[in-house]
Amino acid sequence: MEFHQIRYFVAVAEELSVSRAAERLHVTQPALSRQIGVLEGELGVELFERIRKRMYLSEAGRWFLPRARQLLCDAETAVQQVRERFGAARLTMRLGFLPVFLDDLVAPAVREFRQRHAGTQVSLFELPPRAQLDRLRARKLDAAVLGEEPVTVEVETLVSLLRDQAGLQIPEGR
Amino acid sequence: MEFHQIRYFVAVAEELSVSRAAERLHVTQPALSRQIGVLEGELGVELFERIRKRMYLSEAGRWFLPRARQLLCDAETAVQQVRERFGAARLTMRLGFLPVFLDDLVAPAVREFRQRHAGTQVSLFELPPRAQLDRLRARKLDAAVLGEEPVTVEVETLVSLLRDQAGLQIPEGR
DNA sequence: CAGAGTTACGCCCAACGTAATTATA
DNA sequence: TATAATTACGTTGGGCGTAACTCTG
Repeated sequence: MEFHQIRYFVAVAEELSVSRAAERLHVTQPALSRQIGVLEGELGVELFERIRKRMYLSEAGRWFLPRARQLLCDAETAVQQVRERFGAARLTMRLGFLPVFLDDLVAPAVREFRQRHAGTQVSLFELPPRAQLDRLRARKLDAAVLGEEPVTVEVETLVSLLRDQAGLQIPEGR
Repeated sequence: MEFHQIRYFVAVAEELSVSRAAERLHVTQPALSRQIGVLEGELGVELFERIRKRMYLSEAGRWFLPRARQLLCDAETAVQQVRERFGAARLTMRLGFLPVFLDDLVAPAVREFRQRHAGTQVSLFELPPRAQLDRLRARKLDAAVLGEEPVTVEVETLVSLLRDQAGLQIPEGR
């Protein structure tokens, strides 16, 4: 059993729908469906009753849900506290973006970034392209996702840029 | 942060030695060393002080250790209880083996098997090859790892056999 | 036939192991 | 020189996404 499976279970339990939970978690429906299956297999217990393509919590699922939430909460708390007590000073990454790119580009990049650079914080600013450029030049943003017509910044590019150092700027040409 | 990293951290913290912990966990020293590093990176905190090739718990490590143990314990308890309360009747897998094969063959196979078939239990019997065959025929064992001279049963074969169904027997020819 | 869940299949990265490197007693 | 930790590097299995399938309203 791994934490991501617990998170997946809680999301599906809350939405009572694999599709909606998948959307919320930014994964595809089949991936989510399979992980739920793997978890149930590992527990040897059905957490949901599937009746006519709908999901309902089973008795076991209802019993497990609060424990699952508790585990996630405890883990998160422990991590937060060890950071606050013993971690280095927090850096803040100020990132401008256009709403269009939020789901496909910004969200995954930010998630990856926060995983890799735990000591940092990310602030997001929804701004039109021109404003982003202005603020980049004025050093009020550390990075920007703009790209007017064809999408020019690949996820991997962004991620590797973010990865290197808070304070990087994406070249203006793109 | 994932559960296996927490387990790794606790093991190293208890042994105060990556080598010994690696042996205990049946992984190699570098693998363990790196995962500890990954965890520290994710927390943004050094859990150990490395002085002159020796490991000592840092202040952060001492603070984190009891939380880590608690997380593992809570997770294990939740899993156990959901199995006991809602799981199907437990099957027992009776597996004969020769000591030679314990580390390389039996241990990983059993671990994988228990992960995949959570509702089952595995009982191990150290027996000489002849006795294993006798008991297989008498249905007192469900599977056996024998192979006198050249090792004849590959790990993957065993795992896939175990995987299919408790109650399988490994063909006698092997 | 539109929508929801599962199964099939191929890809890719994260974790692994082997080998080389560094440092200590 | 033996031992213990880390770094380098190639390999692989688990998780993901796309596509195909099944079932329901």
